[in-house]
Amino acid sequence: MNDDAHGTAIRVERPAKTLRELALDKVREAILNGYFRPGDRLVERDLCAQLGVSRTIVREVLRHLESEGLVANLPNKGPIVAQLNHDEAKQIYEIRGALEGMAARLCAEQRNPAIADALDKSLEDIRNSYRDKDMAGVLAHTSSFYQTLFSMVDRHIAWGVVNLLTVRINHLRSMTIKTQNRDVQGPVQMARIVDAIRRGDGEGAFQAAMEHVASASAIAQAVLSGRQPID
Amino acid sequence: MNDDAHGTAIRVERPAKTLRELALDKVREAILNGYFRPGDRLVERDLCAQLGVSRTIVREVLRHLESEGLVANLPNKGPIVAQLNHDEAKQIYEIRGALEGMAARLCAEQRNPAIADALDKSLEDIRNSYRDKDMAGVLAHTSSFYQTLFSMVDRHIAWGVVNLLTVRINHLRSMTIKTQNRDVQGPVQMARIVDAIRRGDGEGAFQAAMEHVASASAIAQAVLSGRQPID
DNA sequence: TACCATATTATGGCCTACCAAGATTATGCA
DNA sequence: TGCATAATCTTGGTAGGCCATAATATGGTA
Repeated sequence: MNDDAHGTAIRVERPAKTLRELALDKVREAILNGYFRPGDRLVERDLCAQLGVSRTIVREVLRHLESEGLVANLPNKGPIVAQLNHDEAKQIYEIRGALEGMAARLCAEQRNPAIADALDKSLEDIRNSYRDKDMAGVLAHTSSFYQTLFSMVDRHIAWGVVNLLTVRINHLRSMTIKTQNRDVQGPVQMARIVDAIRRGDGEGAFQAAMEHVASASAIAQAVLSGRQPID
Repeated sequence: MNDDAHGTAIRVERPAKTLRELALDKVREAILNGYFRPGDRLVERDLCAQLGVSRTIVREVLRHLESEGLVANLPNKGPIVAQLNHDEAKQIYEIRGALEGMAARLCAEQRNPAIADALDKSLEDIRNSYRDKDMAGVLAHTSSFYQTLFSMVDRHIAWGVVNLLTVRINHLRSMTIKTQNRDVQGPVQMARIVDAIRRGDGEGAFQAAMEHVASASAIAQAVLSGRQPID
């Protein structure tokens, strides 16, 4: 009478998120959406009150965010929201370039048409989101595009790394996609990746992925320099 | 009468490691050196007793190790020492290849003789450690070789990523270096990286770094497959 | 008034003790 | 023997307290 006897098709979605995970998501979200600004102190007891959880939880959450790079711990001062400078942002984009390029190359070498089809699907979603001015959708579908790139060749660890780094440049991402022409340029560059993959052109896919990240990085640097060609 | 008035030359070494950091190091070390084996349960209260610290600390440490990938948390069961399978090990080596290749290329393009000199220094240390059969030394100096590679071009984030991934394959590393001929092959391959860097040959440095990691990966796979050509 | 020494406060690091709920293992009875 | 119930183990989570240190306020004196 257990699940195994009947398969797991209707297995209930485990609502079993622990309180800690809930709190983690809340705080991370609060940092990402700017409720907590870079440099803000994150006082344990205040967070307890705001989240309605105990210090134990808050401390674990802060440690976790620290290892994600979203929170920095000053000795004898306590945790603050980490600030990202030009150079670190550049490094993160560079790493993404290397890993996404790698994944793109592997996808191309796989010679499996289903990969390009799946990517096209995400690309279409991105175009639609741009058309609807749904910027949250653009971000989500862009992530999903890259997730597909990695998961189609079973590179979940690299995807984890990229994902981890990406949260740290989240605010930059949401700015770059609002940039002049990015609604056209972005998808065009991504389409080049898909084309190369469909052709089985590993080197081309690698290059196209690198270029896409490089241009995002360039925009991010411009944004960080203050002269924001935005909106 | 403060330090600033007299410079910081005699500044006391800050012993200010928190208990949590100490405990973290202990447990990580215990996992790396095999005191805790993959699959072992890590019972909070047992760890409290063994470490002599409170649950607060132990919980934070376990969470931290979880985010490092050294510990896995089974729902409704609790934390165990993570086990690494073939495929994940392969993925980690692959990522290292991409990032170390990238760093090697950047070093070459820097055209700064000091870089190759520093790397040669580490290489010499590695050779000496091999000669003295000091395997811990080999590992340490190999790390330092790669750290130099990254830090010389100010890529501390990529270095962090590599470092994080490396702890997870630590036991494999200590096995690969004991492999037949690795005492010769390893340094030779690394010397090729240094040579390419000294020549300013970015592509060559990239390739040499990739090959070095690839051969380590191949050995690791052989080790994992049981047929260990060891010692 | 200027300055220094002494509270006070804020905060992180750390601890003990406790409870609830789910999983596992013993136990005891039919 | 087989099954239901109870005891136990362990994590998730809470409450509250202690101590050390750093920053800040306070107050008294030259």
